[in-house]
Amino acid sequence: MSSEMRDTRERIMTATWRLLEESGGQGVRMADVAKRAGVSRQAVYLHFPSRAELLIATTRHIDAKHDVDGRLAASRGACDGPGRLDAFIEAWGAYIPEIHGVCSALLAMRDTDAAAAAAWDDRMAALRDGCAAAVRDLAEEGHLRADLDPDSATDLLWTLLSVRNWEHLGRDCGWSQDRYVAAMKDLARRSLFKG
Amino acid sequence: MSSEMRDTRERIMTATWRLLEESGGQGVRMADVAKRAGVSRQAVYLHFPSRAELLIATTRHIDAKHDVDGRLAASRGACDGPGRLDAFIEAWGAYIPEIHGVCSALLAMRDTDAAAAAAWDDRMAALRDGCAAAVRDLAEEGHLRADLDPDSATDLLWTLLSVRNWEHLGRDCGWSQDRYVAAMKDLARRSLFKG
DNA sequence: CTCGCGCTTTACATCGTGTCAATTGACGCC
DNA sequence: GGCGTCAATTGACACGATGTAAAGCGCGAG
Repeated sequence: MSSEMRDTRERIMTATWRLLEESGGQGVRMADVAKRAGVSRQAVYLHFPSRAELLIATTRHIDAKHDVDGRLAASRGACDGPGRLDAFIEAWGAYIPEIHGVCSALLAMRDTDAAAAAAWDDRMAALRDGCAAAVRDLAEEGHLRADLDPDSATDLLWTLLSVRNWEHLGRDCGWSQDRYVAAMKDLARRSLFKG
Repeated sequence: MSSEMRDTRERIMTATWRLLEESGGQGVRMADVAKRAGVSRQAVYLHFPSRAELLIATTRHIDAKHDVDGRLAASRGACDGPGRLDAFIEAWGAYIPEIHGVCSALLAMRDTDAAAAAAWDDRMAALRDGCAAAVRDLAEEGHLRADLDPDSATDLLWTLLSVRNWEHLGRDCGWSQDRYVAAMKDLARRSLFKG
């Protein structure tokens, strides 16, 4: 039955996800995934041609389950530009912890695997789009610093919100999630706002 | 002769350095290093017990050649706190490109090799010390935001100046080195300064 | 009953790291 | 001049992870 097959495929992705979540994204081998999913190592290769593709598919799977696009888009519902920026940062900040394991594994492959690099860049391009939209709102309402063009402002916000910065503040500085979000909102305001 | 041996050791580290510089930190194998240094692969293991140790030693070697500590310390010569902060950011910013190849390789091993992780953390701790010193100067002269304790301010500055952010702005956003330094100075002022 | 198909099992190729042992060759010393 | 020392070479090999290949098993559908 085809649903059996889809079931196995999903079980493998879920196993990947959980394992990466538990390990923080490191040291998860194909054999580990297989064992956790309750299938043979070869069965994994029956559904995904390579480790990179497995990670990429898992990322998309999580995205779909969590409705990322919906959540990020919802952040655009706030009434004014500054409110939308805050909502965007909150939505993204809440999302990072959920995908961090897979992100971390994908990032580790970025250097060696072209497909992984492309998938990652694609993801980051989506985040940048969100940043650009937030910046555009600010600019339209006259909140953006006069000496900052929209592209530069987008680059800055994009950089501030990078997964690496979340890792650094959380893991290396020991900041809580709430503190991270609050700091990012504050930092974004200070670096982008007029006055 | 012992100087012969030191010579080989240095040649290996220099080869490592150059190769990592050229490749941006990826895809440099022990065999590549050996070939570039003009020795056999085994000779590399005669001088360095593992790839991680080779990278660590190479980092220290570059540090010594470039007198990092001296340059970072010299940034403390500026007359006032804000000037010292700027000088510190300039010194660090000028240093990153020179060590980036090795840093990148070391970072890639951070997840899998405990020694590499420790070496990296050590390096970053040194950077944090510099940040803390800059923040202390600001605080003493009353420039630091009142709602920001020195530790948090240090964490923020430390995060802003991370190698990952340099990579992101340079590689992913296409910013020039000068633009990076200027933006970091601006960002640091905006996020740490009173008023 | 038997065919198709998802999955298992076993075996193997590849690549990079790291280890081991035998050998070479230059240098200083008695 | 012979000798030991020691850096370096050579070639072989173990290991762990990814990925490939092929034969076989079990179960449901026709």
